[in-house]
Amino acid sequence: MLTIGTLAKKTGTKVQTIRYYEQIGLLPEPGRSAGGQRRYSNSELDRLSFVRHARQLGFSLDAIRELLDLSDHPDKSCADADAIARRQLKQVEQRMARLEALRTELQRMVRECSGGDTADCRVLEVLRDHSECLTDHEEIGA
Amino acid sequence: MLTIGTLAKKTGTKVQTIRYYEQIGLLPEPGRSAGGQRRYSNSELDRLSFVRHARQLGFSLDAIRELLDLSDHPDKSCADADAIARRQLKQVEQRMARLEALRTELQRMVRECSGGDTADCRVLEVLRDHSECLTDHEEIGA
DNA sequence: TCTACATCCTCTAGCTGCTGGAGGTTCAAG
DNA sequence: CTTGAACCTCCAGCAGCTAGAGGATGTAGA
Repeated sequence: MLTIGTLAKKTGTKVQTIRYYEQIGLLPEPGRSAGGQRRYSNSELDRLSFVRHARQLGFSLDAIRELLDLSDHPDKSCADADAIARRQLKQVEQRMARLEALRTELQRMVRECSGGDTADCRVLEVLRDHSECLTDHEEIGA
Repeated sequence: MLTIGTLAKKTGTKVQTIRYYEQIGLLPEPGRSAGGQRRYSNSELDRLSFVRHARQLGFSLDAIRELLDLSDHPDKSCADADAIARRQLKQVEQRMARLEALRTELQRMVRECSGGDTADCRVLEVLRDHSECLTDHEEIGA
C-alpha cells in the first residue's frame, strides 16, 4: 500500500495532480487509512503511469479517458484506440507545420536586426506591418 | 472614429477580446461616445494590429507588453526587442523538437497496430509500458 | 508515552488567453 | 418613433494543473 506521496514520486506526478485526476474521475477513488489518508495499490500505480505516459505524448485528458476505457475492455476493437492515436498524430503534425512557419518568420526577424535603437528595429517593424511577412501564420493558439 | 465592432472586423479579433486586452492594460482606455460606447482612432487600430500579429507569432501577452513598451520608446535599444524575439524563437524550436519526438513515437504506435482487439493493441501496450518507447519525451505540456 | 515534524487532508483561488451568455442600453436607418 | 443590430457591464467557464491556508494524521526518536 502506497501513500499518495510515494505514488507521486514513483510516477513523477505532483500530489495535487493525483487528487485532481481523482476529482475529475480519471482515477478511481482509492482506499483510505483509518485516519482518512489515501492508500494506493499497484493497479492504481499502473493506471496513473498510463495516464502520465499518455499525457507526455500529448493526449488530452478526454482522449485518455477513452483510452483507459478501451484498455479496461480487452474485447473491444483495437481500431478505436488506433483512431485516437491517429487523431493525436495529426494534431502533432499540424502543430509542427505551424511552428515551422513561425520559426521561419522569427529567424528572419532576428537575422535582419541590425542592432541600432528601436526606432528602426526590424523586429518591431515586422510586428507593426504584417505585409512584411513571407509565411502564413494566420491562426492564433495551439 | 471606429466602433469596437469595426475594429474587431478590421483586425480579425473578437469584440470580447478587445475589451479583455483593455482590461488587462494591453490597450489604453479609448474615448467614449455620448452614450458611453467605445470609439477608436487609427492609433488604436495600429496598436491592436501589432498585438494580434505578435500573438500570431506566438508571443505571450507579457512579451507583447514589453514589445509595445519598446515600440513606444524609439530611443531605447533595439537589443531588448531582439532578445525577446530570440527567446521566442528558442521556445518555438524547443517545442518543435519535442513535437518531433512525439510524432516519431505516435507514428510507430500507429504503424505497428495490427487491428485485432484491444487485448493486444499496440497503442495501448505502449502507453502501459514506457520502456517500449524509443524517444525521449519527458516533459509534459506545450 | 511524548513530542516533533513530515506528510496528509479539504477547500478555495489562481494561472493563460480568451470565449460565451445574461440582462440591459445605445445608435442609426427607415 | 420604432425596430433591430450592436453596444454596455458583469460573471462564469474552458484545459490542466498549481499553490496556499488551516488543520489532522502518521511515524520515528528520546
